[in-house]
Amino acid sequence: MAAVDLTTHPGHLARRLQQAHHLLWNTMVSEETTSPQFAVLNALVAEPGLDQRTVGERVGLDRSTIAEVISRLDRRGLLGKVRDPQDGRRFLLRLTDEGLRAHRRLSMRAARMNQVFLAPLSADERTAFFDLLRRVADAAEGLRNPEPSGVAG
Amino acid sequence: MAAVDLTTHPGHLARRLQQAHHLLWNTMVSEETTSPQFAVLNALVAEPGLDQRTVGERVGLDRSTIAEVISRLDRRGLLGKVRDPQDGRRFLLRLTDEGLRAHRRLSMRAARMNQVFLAPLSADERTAFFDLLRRVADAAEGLRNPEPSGVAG
DNA sequence: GCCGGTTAATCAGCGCACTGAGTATTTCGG
DNA sequence: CCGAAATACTCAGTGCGCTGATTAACCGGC
Repeated sequence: MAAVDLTTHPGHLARRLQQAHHLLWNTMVSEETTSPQFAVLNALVAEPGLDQRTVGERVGLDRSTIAEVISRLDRRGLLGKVRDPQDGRRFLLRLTDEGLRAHRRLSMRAARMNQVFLAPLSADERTAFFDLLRRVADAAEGLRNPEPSGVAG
Repeated sequence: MAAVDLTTHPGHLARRLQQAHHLLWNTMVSEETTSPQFAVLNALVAEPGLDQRTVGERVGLDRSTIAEVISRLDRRGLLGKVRDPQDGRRFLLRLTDEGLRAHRRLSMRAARMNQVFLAPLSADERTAFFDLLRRVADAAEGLRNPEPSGVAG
């Protein structure tokens, strides 16, 4: 009766999109290294020596999740953790040679996968796709950390 | 060095979008009933008496996940499971009165939440947003179940 | 030097999401 | 009617993602 059309619910679409992506990633990129794990490798290629919390911030993962992801990458020898001598609470993270090789290999495969994933869209539509997703995600993330509401001091 | 820009990776954006949505759902719709749970309630409002597997198909969840979601809704008394007398393998699912009430309440709140979630987009952009997400998700899901490739059989 | 507040990381607990293996039931072929 | 294939569901195992509580380390004030 009063049932709703879920295809007009952005959350439902976002979940389906992510599931579809996960499946494609698994078949076209890697069965061992997941997309969030790749995001962490990528962050450490861009900025070696980051601590755990900051990596989480860069890739959008909370403290608990980033800890698990990093411990898996650590177990597999793709990165190394060392205590920050300046601050004993922190671990400084750095990719190993194998981690760097993995990142290179996965980057190329991920690029190919993205082509397949976005194949149904024209070039203009891809631009719009990125723009719309980014704007909605950014705005919703902004609701979480409300800026002091008054930059005009 | 060779680090990639994750904002051009649809999978990364999809994950961020879903996380942002989850957060907003939690604060604006319900802390007890998740968005996938609502999708199940909605499917059973539209088609009472479905079996577990078919519900999963409708909302896009695999056999294991749908089993857990349904068992939680069952424990909370929002739906009832009865063995299909015609086929002893199936459970027929039906919302309880409380399940129907929950669906009504959540529908209204979800509609309000969607307004907030999509606030950064104009009406035209929302249409484009839905269209682009649907097309990409549909296409990627299609890669999983390859149609017999030749309807003209 | 010590106290209190803050911060980085861990741990416990919940929920979503998948695969692969196993069980019970139905259905189809002989 | 019986055995084999198919089907619905369950269970074990892995991984992402969150919150709340805890622990260890830092940092400011006194």
